[in-house]
Amino acid sequence: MKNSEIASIFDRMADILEFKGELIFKINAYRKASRVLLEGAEDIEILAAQNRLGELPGIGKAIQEKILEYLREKRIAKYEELLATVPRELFELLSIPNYGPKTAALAYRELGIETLQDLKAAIDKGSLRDLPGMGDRKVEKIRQGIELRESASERISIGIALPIVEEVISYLRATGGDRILQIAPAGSVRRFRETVHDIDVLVETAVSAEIIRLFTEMPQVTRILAAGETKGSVLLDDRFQVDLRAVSPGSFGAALQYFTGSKEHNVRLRELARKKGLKINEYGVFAGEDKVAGEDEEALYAYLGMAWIAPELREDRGEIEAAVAQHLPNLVHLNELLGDLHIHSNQSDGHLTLEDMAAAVRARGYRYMAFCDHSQSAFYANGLSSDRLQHSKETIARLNEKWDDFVVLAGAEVEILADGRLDYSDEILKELDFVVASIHSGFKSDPTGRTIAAMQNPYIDLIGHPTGRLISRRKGLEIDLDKVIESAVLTGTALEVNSSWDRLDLQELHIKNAIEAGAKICINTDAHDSSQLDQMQFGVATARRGWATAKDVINTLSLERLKKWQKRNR
DNA sequence: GCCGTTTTCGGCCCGACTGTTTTCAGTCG
Repeated sequence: MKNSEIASIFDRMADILEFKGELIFKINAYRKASRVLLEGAEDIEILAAQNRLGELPGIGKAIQEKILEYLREKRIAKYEELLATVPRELFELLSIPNYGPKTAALAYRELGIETLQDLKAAIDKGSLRDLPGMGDRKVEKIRQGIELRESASERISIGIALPIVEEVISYLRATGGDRILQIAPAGSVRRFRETVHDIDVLVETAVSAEIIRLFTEMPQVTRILAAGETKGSVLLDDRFQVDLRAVSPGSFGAALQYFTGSKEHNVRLRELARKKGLKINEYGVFAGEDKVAGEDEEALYAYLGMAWIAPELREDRGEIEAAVAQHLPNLVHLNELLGDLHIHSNQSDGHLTLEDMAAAVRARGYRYMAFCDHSQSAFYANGLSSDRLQHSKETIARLNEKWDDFVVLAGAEVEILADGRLDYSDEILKELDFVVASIHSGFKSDPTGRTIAAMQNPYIDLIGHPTGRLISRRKGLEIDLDKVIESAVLTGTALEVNSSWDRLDLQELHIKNAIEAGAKICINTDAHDSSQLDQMQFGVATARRGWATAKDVINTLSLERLKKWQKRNR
């Protein structure tokens, strides 16, 4: 799909226009167009061929022409023209905190700063300091910005961010005592985005300055980025940026709504409020001078005539319209999952015995689980030969005699081999209770065709981590998910939402597409140790971000109904 | 540059913090 290519050009055009001091609304138009292209499920080439570009919100005449130009000529003349008039490393420069478009333009005009190297040299020489409106402190901020960009530029995975936010909250609760009336995560952490840029916490207190001070004095703080009356921003361990906002009693709901975002969701919400003659800010909903809502989120949304929207949905992807129409999906909840269908033991590369791991899963309150250890070709993971698989099955059969409230399914995570075959014969597969098929090698050799071939095997119930991406390390397969989803629907094979916070694969937008197409998903931990069973919350949150309800998720089924589902699709 | 049960022209979300300022611009979220 060309969507992301064009989206990134529009984003860069917005950056350039901002650098050149264009009207902010024009800039925002390009940014919005970029987002619509990136998040729209539909292939821009297909839309263009059907003459339907104008149906996309925020895509007007001028932008349509640029899209068509790109599809025709693989370039956009206007973009290239603009590019020639700005610093060579403009986009890198603009990514430096505290070095925005205005400053970059001034430094380019007066000092000819085109690159990061130029900028560093101008700081060292003192020439940046001599520019109008500059002072020692501003230059120091920019210097720190460069440092920050070079050390802490990576986005933080939700699995790292959540424990940090919990630590900050418990620290503030402990030190702030009853001065803290309410405290909660906000921002992208509360929305459970797969990665976050910084970590937001919101506190309700009558003594905000005191709480901000406690916050900036936390032992893990290595740098204070800002500290005012109601807002503090720090760097923890030189890596994680945490922002604390403090609000006075009565405004917590409005502030929580506001600081949870997303920005796009909030913009839409405020537009909607304006049309009703209301104003929303972080202190409440106002009709003229009168505050009409603000203490809690539910009341705020209700006052705007809409249902409360789960934070995971707040991305302006249709949730506002759905909330107004009272048609929000009833999102799947962690406690609706009755089983975890992708678990490893020390028979392959897990850490616990079958018995200990099964006991740990049962202790989480599940009704069933499936051991899906690796298959024979997965040497790196101590994959099971057919003899060892048979041995595992016998152990599992004995385990099942122990419990009458919990069933252990004997399964496998069978390799989809590089040549497209599966790593166990059909004779072996058909004797298993649940089979996941996954790609762990041969990433380049036709992953789409191999995945589809695996789905056509009647004994494959689930495709494990379909794209193979690792959030912090690997981009993932070049796989045509539209085709995979289509085949999943045809063959009745489920697609995994792998809860491991480094995978979260399928991703939220793929989940939404899959569900809309009628495919089923299965949320699993892929746990190799008992502690990893906790990661289910990330998979559930990701599924919720993909608008999944319980009926879309096969492991919300009772075991009996799960077996019926399998039988129908085998 | 986009968009319209207030509008085809005139709007376009809102506020905190910082630093360099005699009243505000730039940056950020």
